[in-house]
Amino acid sequence: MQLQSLALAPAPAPVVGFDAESDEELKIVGAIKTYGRDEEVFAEGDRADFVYRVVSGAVRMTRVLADGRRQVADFYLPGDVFGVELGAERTATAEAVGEVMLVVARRAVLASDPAQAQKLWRQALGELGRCRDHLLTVTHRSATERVARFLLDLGVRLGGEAQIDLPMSRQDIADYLGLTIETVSRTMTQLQADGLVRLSGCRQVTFARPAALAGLCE
Amino acid sequence: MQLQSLALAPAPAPVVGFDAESDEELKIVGAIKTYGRDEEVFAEGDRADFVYRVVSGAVRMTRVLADGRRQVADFYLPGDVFGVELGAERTATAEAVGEVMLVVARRAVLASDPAQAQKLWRQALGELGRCRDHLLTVTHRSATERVARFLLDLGVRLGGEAQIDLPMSRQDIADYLGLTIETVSRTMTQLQADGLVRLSGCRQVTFARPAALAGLCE
DNA sequence: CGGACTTTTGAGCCACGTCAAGAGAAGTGG
DNA sequence: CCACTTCTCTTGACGTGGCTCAAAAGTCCG
Repeated sequence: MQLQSLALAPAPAPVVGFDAESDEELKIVGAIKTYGRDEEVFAEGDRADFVYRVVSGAVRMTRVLADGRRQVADFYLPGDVFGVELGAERTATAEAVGEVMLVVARRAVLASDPAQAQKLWRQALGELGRCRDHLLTVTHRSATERVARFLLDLGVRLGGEAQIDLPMSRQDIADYLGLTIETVSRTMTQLQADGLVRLSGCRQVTFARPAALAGLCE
Repeated sequence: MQLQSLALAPAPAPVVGFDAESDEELKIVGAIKTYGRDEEVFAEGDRADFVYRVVSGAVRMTRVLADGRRQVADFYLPGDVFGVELGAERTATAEAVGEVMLVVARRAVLASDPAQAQKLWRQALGELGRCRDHLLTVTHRSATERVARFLLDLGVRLGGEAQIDLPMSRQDIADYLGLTIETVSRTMTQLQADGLVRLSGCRQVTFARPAALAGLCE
């Protein structure tokens, strides 16, 4: 079964920016860089001179609270653009989840081209939409709903196959969903016990009954 | 005491958009419109042709889940601009919290002026930042922390006086903070019992010990 | 004053967090 | 290839913060 058909998000509204224009991707041409596991791409407070596109691997955007608790604001997967900021400074830290390959481009170069600038703008607004969806998920849903949603979303974003390799640890998932690592682990175990997914090693997830899994998300 | 000095958010980073430019506000010139309590300004799915600036009163942006639960994504107060969207359609509903006066402008008019368009862009990215902050607050903080933060933030945004009139109901606050109305109410009662705030009627809040209140937020 | 709505308060329960220990998995060096 | 360390994940037992259900008390307006 194609997972795509179970996508949680409604079909994207026709994008018309300011003047309705080609929907083609933001072109990022620049150097290829690679990062090792947990290596920082940039840190909160750095100058925000570059934007990035993920070629392979995954990147997490994190912020740390004063008391040490960590919030993973977002994961970026192959094809995703990240690093577009309002101000001159980074407001969050980006780290490689595993081995990552990125394309890097100067923000100024993109901004000088009006067409590209508009795509940057769309990118940012798209991110706002995702952030709001996530907010809704995290504030009003149970642990089971959150994990189910997360797995399905990841499945779609990674290509819609029935089996995915989680790039991130349980701790990353927990910090993203606003849960503890124990709750994430228990929930995954429960989903497997209910026959909704199969786990082969803790990083490989097979969607056994994707429709039922989607049903958990309302 | 000036509440401003206790602002939770770090001082806004120097804004340099694409080309560092004047930091003046987005100019919205257009018709003044007024809305009554709970009246819809626009609804999810509407065409997104206009942008708005709040003159007086307050507006809430809401989304409703399939099961009827409601998420208040944001409140807009006097001076705030809202209604900037990525797509052609509204992704959330905006309603007047009480009596509201708004300035309305066609989005197309703003967008045709590059300088204004850039301010629209900044506006959107600013909102993204707020959304992320809120996400962090809601996922990792206790009910007390959330309410304290909410009250202080509102205090600053409403002008930094030591006393504020809440424009919104307990239910609105609960839906914003991802809590129940009972928990919000109990928390406010507790804050009063602890001498951190004084409540005169349920809408009027006086910051009795703002520093202590800020202390609850880390 | 009366009715509708909002807020407060109370009692009980449950989902999730905390603390703790064990089981894999993965890397390291001999 | 195996011992050893280290890290991650799972599982269990228990406590608690916030949700649910229910009712009383305020508040607003006609």
